[in-house]
Amino acid sequence: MNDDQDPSQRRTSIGAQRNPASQEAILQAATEILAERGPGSFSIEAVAKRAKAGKPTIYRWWPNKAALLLDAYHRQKNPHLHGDTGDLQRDLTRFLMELLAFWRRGGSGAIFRSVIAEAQTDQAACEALAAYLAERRKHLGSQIRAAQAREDVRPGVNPELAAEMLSGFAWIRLLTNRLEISEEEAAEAVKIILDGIRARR
Amino acid sequence: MNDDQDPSQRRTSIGAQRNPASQEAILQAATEILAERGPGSFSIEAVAKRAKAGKPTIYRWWPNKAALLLDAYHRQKNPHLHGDTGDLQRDLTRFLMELLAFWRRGGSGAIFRSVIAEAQTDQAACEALAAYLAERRKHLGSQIRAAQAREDVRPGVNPELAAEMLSGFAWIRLLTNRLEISEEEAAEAVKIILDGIRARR
Amino acid sequence: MNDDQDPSQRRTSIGAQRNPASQEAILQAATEILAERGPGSFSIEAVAKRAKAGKPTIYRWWPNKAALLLDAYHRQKNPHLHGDTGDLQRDLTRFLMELLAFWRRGGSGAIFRSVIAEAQTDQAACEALAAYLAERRKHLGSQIRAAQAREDVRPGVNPELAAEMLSGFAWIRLLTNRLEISEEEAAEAVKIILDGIRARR
Amino acid sequence: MNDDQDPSQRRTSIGAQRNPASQEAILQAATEILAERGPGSFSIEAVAKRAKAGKPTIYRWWPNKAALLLDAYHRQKNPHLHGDTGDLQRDLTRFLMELLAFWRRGGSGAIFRSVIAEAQTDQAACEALAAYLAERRKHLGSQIRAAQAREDVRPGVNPELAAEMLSGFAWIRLLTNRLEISEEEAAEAVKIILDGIRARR
DNA sequence: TTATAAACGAGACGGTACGTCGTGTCTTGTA
DNA sequence: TACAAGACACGACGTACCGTCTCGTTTATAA
Repeated sequence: MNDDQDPSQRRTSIGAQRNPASQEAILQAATEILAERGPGSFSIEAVAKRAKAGKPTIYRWWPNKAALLLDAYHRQKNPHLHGDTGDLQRDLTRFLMELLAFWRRGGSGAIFRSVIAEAQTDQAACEALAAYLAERRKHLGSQIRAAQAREDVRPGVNPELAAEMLSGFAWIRLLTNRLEISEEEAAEAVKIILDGIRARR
Repeated sequence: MNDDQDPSQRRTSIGAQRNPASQEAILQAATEILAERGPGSFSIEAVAKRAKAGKPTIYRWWPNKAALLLDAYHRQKNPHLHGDTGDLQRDLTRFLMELLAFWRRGGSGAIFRSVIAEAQTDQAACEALAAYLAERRKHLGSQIRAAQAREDVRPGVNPELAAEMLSGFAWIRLLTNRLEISEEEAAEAVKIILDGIRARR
Repeated sequence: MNDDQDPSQRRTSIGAQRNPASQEAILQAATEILAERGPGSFSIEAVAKRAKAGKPTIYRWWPNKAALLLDAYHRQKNPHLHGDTGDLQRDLTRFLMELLAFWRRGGSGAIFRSVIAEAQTDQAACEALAAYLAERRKHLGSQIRAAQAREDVRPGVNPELAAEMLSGFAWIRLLTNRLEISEEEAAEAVKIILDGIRARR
Repeated sequence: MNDDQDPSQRRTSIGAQRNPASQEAILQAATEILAERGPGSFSIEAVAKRAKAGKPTIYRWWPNKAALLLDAYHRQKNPHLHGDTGDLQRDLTRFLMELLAFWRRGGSGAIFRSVIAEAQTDQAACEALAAYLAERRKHLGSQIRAAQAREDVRPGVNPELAAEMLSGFAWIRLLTNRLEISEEEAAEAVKIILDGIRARR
């Protein structure tokens, strides 16, 4: 996938246009570094060295570290609520478990943690993250809205707010390094959102 | 607020023991920097300079940046679920709004964002944050458990999981810089946790 | 003498190669600091600040403080035994006086003292100094050897040893801050080496 | 010689007077550090720790690092020109060899190198060193003067200057870490001072 | 006989400098 | 004009010592 090994056949310019091989190698290197050595070892410098790219090439195409991270995160195939089995509890539980599993796998969890961390320092990164989150919230929300349409969800509720609640639970697990979750626990968490905790008398 | 300005009466050692004045000045400086210039400008170097302390003095008492940040965060008076008005919906809504307001106020939100960011990079910081979160989760959870005892909450529910769900919602708002929340929205969020979103037929 | 003051026209990289302007500014700054504030105030940090250079730039090109000092010392025009007036006594006396005068002037004495001091602490510096000294010894020695060739110097003597003797005298004056020397005293010192002190009966 | 091992019987104050055991332990520690780890590892901090003494105790009795070093150097038994065998060449050669051997042995060479290095940085140290050197010069000079009295040395010669010449040779060897010297080389060096290098026709 | 005064160990203090790392900008020569 | 390479100014990192300070303890001497 990356041809870093061959010293004689180095990658170079393909003229006055963006070289996709460089872009690919950079994102690949970023992903690998995150996956292998964790967020603490991630730096533009390290990415450039690993990708055998010049630093300016990176800065030419990504304005800052966060943009590169978000881009790298996007390349990973993000799990969706592809359910609609009719059983909302089961669908959401599966979604939650797949999301955490996705974050555990490869380096995608590390990448996303880095994105969030970077966003706390960098204003632009924060906005990019918020935009990404809004998009995801809308996506998951629309699926809940679909459930609402088929009267699996109460008419009054704000689907995006519910989506945000579920996301928040996932985030807090990611950010405190507690991604392992049993099916029971995931189901229990989903049940809170679906059924609430209030006693009915 | 801080009386560091007096040049003649500088702070010095009080013997072979920790000088509380230094400790205080350092935490104060850390808090002020976060509040005034934001997480991006926070550095041990800046804290030392502002607190008129030597860098080694900081490293002597706090092993890393995250420890200092967490310590500074602890000094802020954290809102609790001091409710028990009998109306759980109202108590939790008030708690949620107070928490976000607390984070908006002063620099405490900036501090906590920095802690979380730091925890993504530094292993030790991550553990410290997880420990702190566990404590908070237990605290909030115990209050939900009390509600369970007086049969306001269903018996099968895991109170700490519910607490984590609420915390996650707050975190995601903090981390994406969306701390402003209306009473209605807060109430709606709490309602999701209390009553769930599932339609009952 | 240095035009570093202009803020808009700062010195920057000239590509993937050493920038001679930086090199020059650094050596200049080092020399000035030694000359103006003495060896005690010399530090890489101070040099970097004065030269408006980054510390890493200094460490990139000079492995340690001593290397920088020796380099700065080399830039000063070192007096040579340019004599050969036929009168060896006069030539050596003049050389000795010029050497001490050279050390008195500007900062070159301070620089060389710093080099020697550094060499006592740092192994690499010691070797560098020894190499430099060997070169100088050989140089001065070869001139004495020339005198030997024209039979001004006894055939049996080791010219480099005599050179070292003269250097040692100069060093001990430098290191104990007694660089002022009268023509008579210099002549007397040289006479010891030329004629010895033993009575002949 | 030092009782650092016994944990229960630590050294403490003996009332309002200087504790000779502390003084001894400090000098001993200083000497050992120089001897074992070299001038680069010498620091007041290290001496205090090794001597199990407090830093103020050191600073109470020695105004600066150089004073401590000089004191430690004085404790070593310095070789003298104890000759007067009638053969000045032999006496001076033996003195020179003993001096270099003395510096090679134990840590005394390292100590003296440190003293000289310190003197290049610290004004007070420089004066102390100059005073010490003057004393030594006078001492060695007076012995040459004695030779002068018995007409082994020419009447016009300044004995102290000759002494300084010999010292300079020794210093330059010490400072460039070339203390090993053969009997022949030493004799040759001494011969330069005794007989000079000028050819006599 | 007691109180004082000074020296002791310990170690924290405000600092300075160290040598390393990463940032984002710049310029080179090559394709 | 994009590229790999890497130098540049900048500034934070965490560490080592500096020389000063105060603590609580110990003990010889003065009152």
